[in-house]
Order: sequence, then C-alpha cells, then structure tokens
Amino acid sequence: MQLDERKYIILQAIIRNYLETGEPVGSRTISKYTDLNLSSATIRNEMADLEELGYILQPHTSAGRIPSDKGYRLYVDKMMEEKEREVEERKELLLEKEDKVDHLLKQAAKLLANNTEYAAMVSAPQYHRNKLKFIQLSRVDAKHLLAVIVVEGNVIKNTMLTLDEELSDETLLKLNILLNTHLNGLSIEEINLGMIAALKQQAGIHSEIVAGVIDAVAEAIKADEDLEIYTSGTKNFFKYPELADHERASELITTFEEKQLLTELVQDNLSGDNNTGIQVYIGSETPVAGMKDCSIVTATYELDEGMKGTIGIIGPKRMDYEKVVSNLRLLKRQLDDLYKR
Amino acid sequence: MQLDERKYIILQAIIRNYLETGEPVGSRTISKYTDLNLSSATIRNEMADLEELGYILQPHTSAGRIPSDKGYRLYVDKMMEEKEREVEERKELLLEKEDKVDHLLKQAAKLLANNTEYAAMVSAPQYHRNKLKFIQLSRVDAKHLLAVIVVEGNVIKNTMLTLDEELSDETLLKLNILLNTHLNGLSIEEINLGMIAALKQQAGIHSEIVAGVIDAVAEAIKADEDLEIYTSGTKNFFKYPELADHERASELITTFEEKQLLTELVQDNLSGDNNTGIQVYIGSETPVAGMKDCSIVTATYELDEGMKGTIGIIGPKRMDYEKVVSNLRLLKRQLDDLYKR
DNA sequence: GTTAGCACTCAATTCATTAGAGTGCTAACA
DNA sequence: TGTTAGCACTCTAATGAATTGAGTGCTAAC
Repeated sequence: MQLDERKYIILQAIIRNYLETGEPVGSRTISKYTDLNLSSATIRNEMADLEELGYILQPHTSAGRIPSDKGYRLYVDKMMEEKEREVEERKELLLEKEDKVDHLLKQAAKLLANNTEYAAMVSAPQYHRNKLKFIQLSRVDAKHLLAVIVVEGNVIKNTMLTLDEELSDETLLKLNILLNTHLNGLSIEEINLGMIAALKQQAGIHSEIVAGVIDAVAEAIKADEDLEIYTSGTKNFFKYPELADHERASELITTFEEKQLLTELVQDNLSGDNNTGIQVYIGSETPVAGMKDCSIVTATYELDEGMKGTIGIIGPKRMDYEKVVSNLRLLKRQLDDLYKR
Repeated sequence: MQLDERKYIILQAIIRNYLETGEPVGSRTISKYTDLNLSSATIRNEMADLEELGYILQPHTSAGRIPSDKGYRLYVDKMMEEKEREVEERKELLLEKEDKVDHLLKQAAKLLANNTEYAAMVSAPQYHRNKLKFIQLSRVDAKHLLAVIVVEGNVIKNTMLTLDEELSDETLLKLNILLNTHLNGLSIEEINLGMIAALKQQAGIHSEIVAGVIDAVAEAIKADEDLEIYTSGTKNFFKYPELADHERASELITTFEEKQLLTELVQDNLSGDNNTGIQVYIGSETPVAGMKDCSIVTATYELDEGMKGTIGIIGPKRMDYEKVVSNLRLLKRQLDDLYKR
C-alpha cells in the first residue's frame, strides 16, 4: 500500500487537529475539518490504511487516532521543505543588545520560552579557535600574583597565584618574557609536556609559578568542560497534560536543572551538519535520555568567528513545529548578526 | 486558657506525626503514640483546647488535626532552644575542596538537596569590602586593550576595550600611572563624578579609555546586581503532595528558575542578625512571594573576610526541621572553615 | 479530671449504570 | 470501483448511589 496525496492530507489534518487539542481525532472531525468532502466512513477506511502504514495510532479501540513518531516525522519533513522555499517574513524578536554575553543569552532563552510557550535552552558559545594570544603576570600585592590569559576569540581567564616569598620586579619581568616568548601564539596541541618541563627548568626556583600559569592556560582553552547552558520556561511543561504527570515532570525538570544532561544536545547539534541549520528530534529520536516523550528542535548560532552555540526548544511531541522553527530561525539570525558589523 | 506542659507534649506529638505522614492526626493515634497514658477522649478535649488556642486546625469536621503556622512556630522555637544547648555531633558532609568557588557552591547546593530531600539554594558570596586593589591596562593586540581590575577580596574583573587607533607604549604607561595614582585604594564611595571628570580631563584624547575603565570598576564593585544563586533538587517538590499540584508546582518552579526572586531571601538573611545564624520562615512568614505554602530555612556563611553568602532549604511546612537545621549548620561551618587557614 | 460510649459528620472508596464518541463491517449506491 | 449510510459493537469517562471508616463532640458515669 502506498501513501497517496489524499492519505497525506488526511494525516496532516489529523496532526494539525491533534496539535491543537491533544485529544485523539475521530473520523467525523476530519470529514468536516478538511475540504475533501468525504464522509466519515471513507475517512475511516483511509485511517485504517494510515494506521497499517504506521503513521497513526489508536490509544484504544473506541478512540480516535493520534499521530505516531513516524507520522510526525513525515509531517515535519514536508513542512521543512515547504518552509525552505517560502520567503520568511521578518518579524522582530525584541533582543536587546547587552554588554555581557551571558545576560544576552539568558534573555534569549527567556524570550524563546515566552514566545513559544515551551521550555527553552541556550548554550553559551564554545570557542573552537584556541590559540594563546596574551599572557601576563602582575603583582597585586606582596603575596599575590595575578595571571591574565587571553585566548583567541577574546576569552579571558584569570588566576590568582599565592607566593611564598616576595618576588623582585626583575624576576617578574623575566618570568613574563619567558612565558610570552615560549607560549604566545601557540595552540593547545603545541603545548606539550616536554615544553612544559623545559619552561619549568628555565624558571628555576620559580617553576611553581610557571606550573600555575600552565594550569590556567589549560583551563582557559578547554572551555568545553563546564559548558554554560541557560534555560527558561520550565513551568511550560505543565501546560501539556501528557508531560505534566509527576513522574515525567520530575524527570524533565531534573534534566533541565542538571544542565550537563543537555550537553548531548549541543554536541550533537554542533557536529551534525545539515543544510538548514535546524535539527528536529521527535520522541525517541532525542539524544537526551529522559526526554523520550518530548520533541526537541535546535539551531546553531555563531556569535563571533568560530564561537558557536546552540539554541533549542523542548516541548511535547504535539508541538507547533512551524512556530518553533520560525522562532529559532529568527533568533539564530539575530544572534548571528549581532556581533558581525 | 493557658498552654501547659501536657498540651505542648500533645502538640509536639501531633506535629511529629504529621511531619512523617502528611495526614491529619487523630486523637486515637496520639493516645497510643505518646506515653502520657491518656485515652483518646481526653486527648480530644486537649485537642479542642489547642485548636481554640490556634496551634492546630481541622481541615474538616470529621478529620484529625494538622498544625497551624503558629503551631509550627512554637515547635521550631522550642527546638532551636534545645539544639542550642546540645553539643552537636560532628558528621561530615562530603564537601570536596574545589579550586573554583562556583563549582564548590554548586556542589554544596546539590549536597544539601540530596541529604535533605528538599530543594536547596546557595548564593554566591557578596563582597562587602570594596576597595580597589589593582588596576592595569595591557595591550592585547593592535586594536584591543585589556583592563584588569582587582577588588579587595580578590574579585577580578576584566574588560576588553576596543581602540580606534593604535596607542604608543608611552601613552599606555601614562594611562596606567594615571589610573593607579588616582584610583588605587579607593572605595566606591570615594570615586565621585568630580574625580571622574578630572581623570578624563587629564587623559585628554584618551578619555574614552578612562571612561571604559571606570565602567568596569563600577561593575566590579557592585557585584550585588547580578547575584549568582545556585539551586538544586527542584524535583523534590514533587515528593510532597501538598506542593505537587500543577498550580503550586508551577509557581514554585518558576520562582526557583528565576533566581532573582530568591534575592529577597539573601538580603533578608544577610541583614537580619539573629544569634544562631539560622533563620526559619514558616508558611506566610516567607519573604519570597509564591512560596507561601513552604517553609524556608536559611543560614549565612562567610568564605573569606567580608564575603558572605546564604545557604537555604525550601520544602513543605511539614519539613524535618531538625534535620534541615543540622545540615545547614554543618555546611555553614564547613564553608566558614574552608578558606580560613 | 478522666474515660467509655454513642450519635453524628464527612471524605474517600466502591460499584453499577449511563452516555457518548468512535470504530469496523456490510450492503447499497453512483 | 470508490463512496456512503447504517448499525452493532467497544471502551472510556462521567455520574451517582451506597458503603466504609476515621474521627469528632458530647454526655454521663467513674
């Protein structure tokens, strides 16, 4: 059996109706809802076929039909194709330019959540350029040295080092020169153990300071480890009865709170290179455990050259995919443009 | 009517029982639960008195009694007195020393939530000493200056300034001297508009750079504004049916997500100086709107001289106050000790 | 002052019934 | 051959009556 045009229109009608109501859709509803001018009996026959093909399900014999993951998938794919062709009208999301990136991103998450009425996440950009650009040791007071490290992309890292004994200006200058001549312009791959040992040797009795700086450098570069993720709109989970029972809600909220668990999403999104830049995960397709009953839509943004992050929406499978996708597209574009003048 | 010893014992028994079960407590239960050796009829008489005095309530005529806020208050006050006298046994909370304070505090929140099975919050310390300790401008590349500012308490603030034109080494040195001679050692109150104007004038064509630095200084000092708050254990709200219905849960979770809303708690706690260092808010006493059905217990810790923060537990009114208080005491002590060697 | 006993209240549970939405199938129709 | 009317059937959800049981307040006796 084949999925012909008419069957797809019926499937679409079922899905659209289900997205709104969350209730199983019956044949009579479809008979009236579409302009196919078919009786409910005919629709019933078609629905039986659609069920056999796996696009819809019946929760129990005397109920209407609900879309299966496969059904949603087909619907979303077709929608994405169509949207691709359309010229999208340019609504404005009110993203105010903030001086601090973290504020900006928090605001973005909130905006997404409010606009869509689903839960939203925004990951801080990960820096994929990682050359050392600037190192400096300064004396803050008699016992403290401040190491300032700047990595390409202008990520700044500070570490306060505690001294056992005072350091002369001369020694400080020497150490600064030593560090800069050897480390500046290098990427993390180029800083190996041998080099570190050599540096320490040259630093002599001050090798501990060098060690401290190297640690800080390592941390500045591997920003991945504690990837910041901002979330908003957790309460929206309660708007959809299929997610709001204690068990599920508890699981979702935990996942949302333990932001590490969302890392998968970011990784998956940044690595996966699809044409539109939008990823849709439906139900069991999701890479995040504990969100099997949800759909997740993500997009990648790029703040500055090489500084990529992920924005995403998490909601019930019966999500308004069009609205979500267009919101993400819009926000992505805004973030992309923001720092590119 | 007076609250005599026996009445209090009965009140205590009602509360203890209710803490465990969450169900209204009947007279027969108390008759068996206590060793007063009184019949349920006598207990009933006493309960009627307790109700008249406002310490307990009846959800409906044919139900047992539950403690009122006033009842809880009395119970907690008495408990705190007793605890005060007791020598507390020193259990260990497994707080691992972390190099980054934010990691440490996140871990602390998680620990609290896991140990108590309630929701936990930890606020990052606010710095109440705010003298400027160190200012430095460095050239990162042709177009960028990095301003590093250190405030007493070793809070570090970086700002990247973009230049319109290149700056000579000489000018840079001059600016550094200018900033240091005028600003170093000052507190925020001492940096007024007149001084800023004078500085700008002296900087001449580079007044914009000075302005940028001043902004950064202002931000470094007023850390209050975006007070970091870490939370954990949101899902624990679901463990207590009286908090778990959609409406309430949704409100609680929003409050917990919008951490600003918890700021009240921190302010209240840091300002209020009570002897034990532990604050208990019961029901309507809470300073946080949207948590009227909860009890909140908070404590203040001090990481370094003048760096005070708040730790707190949020749970149902029928909370195991003893456990919560002792957990908070323990964690407070650990945090207090951590950086004082 | 304490207690046994009894009538009373009220939420929660149970169970049967009903209503209604929806289906599948068959037979007739175009 | 595709479409439709019609009907028997299924199953959930809602309704409501009856029952249960925990708990109370009050009275009278100890």
